[in-house]
Amino acid sequence: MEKSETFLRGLPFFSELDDAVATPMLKAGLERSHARGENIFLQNDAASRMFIVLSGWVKLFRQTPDGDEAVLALLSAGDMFGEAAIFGAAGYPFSATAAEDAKVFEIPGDTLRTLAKQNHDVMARVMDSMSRELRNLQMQNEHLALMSAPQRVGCLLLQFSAGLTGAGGGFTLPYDKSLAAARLGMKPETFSRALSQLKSVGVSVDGADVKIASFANLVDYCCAHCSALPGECPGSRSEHGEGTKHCDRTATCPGRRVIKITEK
Amino acid sequence: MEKSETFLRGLPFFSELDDAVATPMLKAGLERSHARGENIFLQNDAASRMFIVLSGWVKLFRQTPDGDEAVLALLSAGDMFGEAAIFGAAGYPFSATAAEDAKVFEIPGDTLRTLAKQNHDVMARVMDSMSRELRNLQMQNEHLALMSAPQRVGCLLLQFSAGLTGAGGGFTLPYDKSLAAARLGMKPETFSRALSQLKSVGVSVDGADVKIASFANLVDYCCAHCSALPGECPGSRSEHGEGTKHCDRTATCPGRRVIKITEK
DNA sequence: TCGGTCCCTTGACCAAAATCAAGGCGGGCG
DNA sequence: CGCCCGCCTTGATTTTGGTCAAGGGACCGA
Repeated sequence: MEKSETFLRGLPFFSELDDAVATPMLKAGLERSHARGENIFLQNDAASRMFIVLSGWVKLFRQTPDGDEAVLALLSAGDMFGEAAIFGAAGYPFSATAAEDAKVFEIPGDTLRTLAKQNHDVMARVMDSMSRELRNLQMQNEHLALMSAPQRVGCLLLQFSAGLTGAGGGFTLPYDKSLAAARLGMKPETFSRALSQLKSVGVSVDGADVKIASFANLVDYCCAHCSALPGECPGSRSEHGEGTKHCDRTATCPGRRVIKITEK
Repeated sequence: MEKSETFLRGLPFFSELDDAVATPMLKAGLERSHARGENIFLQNDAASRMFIVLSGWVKLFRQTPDGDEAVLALLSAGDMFGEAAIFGAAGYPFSATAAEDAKVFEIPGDTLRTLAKQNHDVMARVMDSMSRELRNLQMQNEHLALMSAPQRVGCLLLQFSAGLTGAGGGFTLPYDKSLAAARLGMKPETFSRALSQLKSVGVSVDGADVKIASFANLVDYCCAHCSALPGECPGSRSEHGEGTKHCDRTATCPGRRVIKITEK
């Protein structure tokens, strides 16, 4: 068993499937490398395959007739994409390219459809993934509509630092700042300026290295404007103890969960 | 068979299901009326039911700790919601309220899950609906990120006029302007001003009555900044002949479909 | 009929982000 | 080594949309 197969079997998608289904799916699949900037597929292409990122970064985006592009997601190891298009009617609703050198695992749509018909769990896993995507897009919409540029940047930084423990910490940005800017729906200049504005809440930046003095401070700055609960927020860290919680605003926001809506 | 059952059976969701499945689903369901402003469920509620709008308008939205709200969708007769949450792990990722007096049909999650396990088609129909929702959210994201306020408003008007034939036409806004504004991620004042800016492309407004002199003009104004193809754009009208196409930019946009991406 | 409320519009002003333009830094390559 | 190119930053300016405030008009209930 090669190492990427081990990796794939460890993902929630496969680990909860019977070997009887998982094995043929992995057998039918194909590993492929893409250099930075290479296209994996284009918007409106016939949806023939589902993908799982093995390494690197993949950008999903839509491009308008006049050349602008909207970045829908940046995916890294373990993320799945294209599965909705396999089960929907039309082609891929977005283009995919390697944002950094990337390896992806491709599973033919036919295989997936056939197995899904045989085994209810496959369908369930795919739906699970789609409902996660829905949630992410809904959050992204909310962010675009309600949060300022520095707040969105702060939120992204918290997501990057989700694995860190302690009251503060540092990490290195995994991809270009201009890409991050596009991902957040802003221009590179705005991203740059937003970063410097975050200095006042304890964020210091040197090149691609970011240091956050206090996660709690940054959470205060960003998360009051976002409706995500700890569970749905990728920047969340509710699993850790004291002073290390992102977006766990049950504490900081008394009104949390008790959504008051004027009846009538 | 009451009239709402007839209506439901006519929807794509039911019409493509066996009676053996459709009938118990309709039997298990329940029709309920909600007055304008009434909540149907709140964000984070346990996802116990799936809904189909029978009449009126339903608003799906997310509310932040500091009181702002982001409108994810406004749904009318035939639209489905809450189905993703039934099959996902967590609660509803948004709140739902009646934006205008509304009747909805509720199907218990248990029923849905049970039938979906028995019949593969049920699952397929749900996935179909989810992939449509994904596409809509992706488009909404793109619009928020790339289009100006007047362009977004123009796009909405085109969607409302999707049923109209001819080179131009008029219609009445189905819900409040301030609601439309929220749906588009802008303030009521901005919406109002955007409408008046659209005068220059042949849109005239009197109260809730809107007249569009030339759909083609409005399409030119809006659709160049949107990546939707006729099929995915609700404002599209590719099924009609000459001069009545919305968003069918295969004609107006030569670069259409030929997405040029600099390799490397 | 008279208020009153809600929704919408308009104007003046302000803040945020895009745009335009210039320059710096670093990495890769000749 | 030195040059060039891509990426990032910074400054000046413009544009866009948000904010605040005032007023009009339709609808509703007393």
